Amino acid sequence: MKQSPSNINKLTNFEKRVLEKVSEIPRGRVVTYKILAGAVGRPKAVRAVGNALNKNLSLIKIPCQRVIRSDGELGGYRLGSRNKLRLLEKEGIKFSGQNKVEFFKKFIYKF
DNA sequence: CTATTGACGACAT
DNA sequence: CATGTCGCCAATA
Repeated sequence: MKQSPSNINKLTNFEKRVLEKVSEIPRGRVVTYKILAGAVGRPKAVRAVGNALNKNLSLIKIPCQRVIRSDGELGGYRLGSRNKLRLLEKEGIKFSGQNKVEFFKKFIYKF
């Protein structure tokens, strides 16, 4: 069998570590890209972490919608931030009123 | 090796 | 609050 050369998702070590960590986040909880970066031992590789999540083709299995920005914004999502929002709402995280950063604090998951 | 690309963050304006 | 800028970093071309 010819296994498509550059098709199959080949994840680097770093990317795997990131996705693996994300899998630990429980339903209804979130972490920031920054926290995640620190959790994989690369506290400054925040942007790289985001790029890694972008390679998550198993959105069903890996809940990367639970990774948001430090400024309280949702951040990106492969299938559109609109979907990200919905998924989070389904988990009981529906933004209401006040300061965004403050709001999300009560949902932050500690690795 | 160099340049570019981003689901980011912190800070200045 | 809305931009812009700069720093960071892994992956890619």
